[in-house]
Amino acid sequence: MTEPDPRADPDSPEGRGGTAAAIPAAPPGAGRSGLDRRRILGAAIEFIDANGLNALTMRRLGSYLGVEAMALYRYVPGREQLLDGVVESVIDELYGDPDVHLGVSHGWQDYLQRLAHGVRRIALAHPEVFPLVATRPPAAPWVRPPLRSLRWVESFLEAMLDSGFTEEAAVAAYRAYSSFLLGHLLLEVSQKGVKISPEDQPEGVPDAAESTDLRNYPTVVRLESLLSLDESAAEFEEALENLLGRLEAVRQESRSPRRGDPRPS
Amino acid sequence: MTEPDPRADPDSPEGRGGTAAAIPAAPPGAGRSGLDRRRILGAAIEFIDANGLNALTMRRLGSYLGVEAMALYRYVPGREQLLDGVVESVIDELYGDPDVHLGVSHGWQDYLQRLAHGVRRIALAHPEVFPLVATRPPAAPWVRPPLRSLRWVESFLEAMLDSGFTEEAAVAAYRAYSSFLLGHLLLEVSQKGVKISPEDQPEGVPDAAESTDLRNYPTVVRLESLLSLDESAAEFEEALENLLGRLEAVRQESRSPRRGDPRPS
DNA sequence: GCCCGGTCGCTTACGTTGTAAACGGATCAC
DNA sequence: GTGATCCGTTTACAACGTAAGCGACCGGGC
Repeated sequence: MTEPDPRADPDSPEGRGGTAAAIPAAPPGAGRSGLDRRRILGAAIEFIDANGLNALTMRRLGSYLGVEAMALYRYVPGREQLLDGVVESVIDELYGDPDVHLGVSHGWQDYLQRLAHGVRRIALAHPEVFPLVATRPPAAPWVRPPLRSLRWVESFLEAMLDSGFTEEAAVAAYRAYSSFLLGHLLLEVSQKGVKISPEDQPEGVPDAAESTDLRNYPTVVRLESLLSLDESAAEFEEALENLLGRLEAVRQESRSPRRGDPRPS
Repeated sequence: MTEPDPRADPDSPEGRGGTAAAIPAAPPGAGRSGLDRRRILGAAIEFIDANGLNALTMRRLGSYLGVEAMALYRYVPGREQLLDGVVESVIDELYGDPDVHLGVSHGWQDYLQRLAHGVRRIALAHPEVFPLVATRPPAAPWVRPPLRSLRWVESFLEAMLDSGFTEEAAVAAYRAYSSFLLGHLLLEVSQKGVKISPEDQPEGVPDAAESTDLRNYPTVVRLESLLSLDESAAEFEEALENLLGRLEAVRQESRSPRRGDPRPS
């Protein structure tokens, strides 16, 4: 299908050696028997990736694991908590990503950049799961999507503080960063499932009645090809760089509250 | 409860005369009998706002309207499409907002600012509905959340083109703008339902076992008050202004494509 | 050896969900 | 009057999440 294009998106699943492989989930032919929470969550992720979130029911997930639905309840309190576990598992893949570090070693910008791409890799690897990451209610105001893990929040804030951000600036940075990631990635994955060409309409009228009448939206029609173009990778990069620049300005400013530096960054 | 604070958030429901009132939905005491698509969608919105999305079932919505569940199917093909209709209705409130204009009259920055605040007002007025706006799959790549209406896309693009943006820049602006809105507003509404203080735990251990152990996250604990602070309005404003500034730079640059930028991206 | 408490998946059962299909009573045109 | 049309109800069914109890295994103490 898609052979490794040198211009390929480095965060797309095809562009790497697989999805960070933090959750092998099930050694494919082996270990058939042992049910267990990790195996269930892994199977749930696979199932959602393959069939969509709506298709996931306890019964179907059970039979996907070769087991009756009720067996799952030994390891998971219920469906809601299973979804919580799925979200947690997916985010936990970050820990297995060799390109993302918990500590800041090459500067905070490097840290944020690696983290952002790590999250983006996860979002692209699990496009059907990611909206779940985005919409599950957070346990507390500071555990917000898409990071969703106190450990990452802690790591983020420490990195900022260690790099000269004030506490206020670090918190503001955290919020700006989460919003940016969430917005971009949610839109990017939601765009992935969209068909542009009608593809195959089984029968019926040959070509008319294509969704709604586009006659009243000439600009949309004229720019259709531009609008349909997928520039996600470049736009992500640009917005991320802009955000980092903005944060650097905030950092500089907050370090020398009196008088200013005429040349920020 | 909350009396009109002069520093109040101008987009919050309390800060205005009510939610743009584009959908009276049901003249409260009158017109009991006539069922009708608009009335159903209005009731669904009220119901979700009051009881949350999960609580909405066809049967419950029916009895909320004083009718059996199956009666709804005369006006709505099914539950999924009902939710689509809800999203559409909520976004349609923008048309009734006197502060938001379809055409650009005082410059594109004014246009974008009014539009952004209009959408934010909607999000805050319907915090339980907004995640739905964000996650329903778009019909086409160019109809993306949270605008979700070809008419707004058309209006947006026209505004940009009329203001000197090239086609590419207009499309890029549209994408950056949607991402920004979606990310900020989704996080803002998701934060609204979060309890900070334990509030009332019915019984049990007096104070321990508060969710997870916070002992390993000293920075989070130390910054808890900052993290819990709700600065959404100011942050929204700041990020919006930053975005507008960025777009202006793009616009300037794209007008004089040859010569010019000493700083290639 | 045997027994025995524990673990684990299965079976059965119940209330709720979305929705197809048929039904009946108004209301209307003629 | 008389049929057609509208519109809410009734009935029915498969699928859902999950509570409760069952039985087949298991490793350790006597």
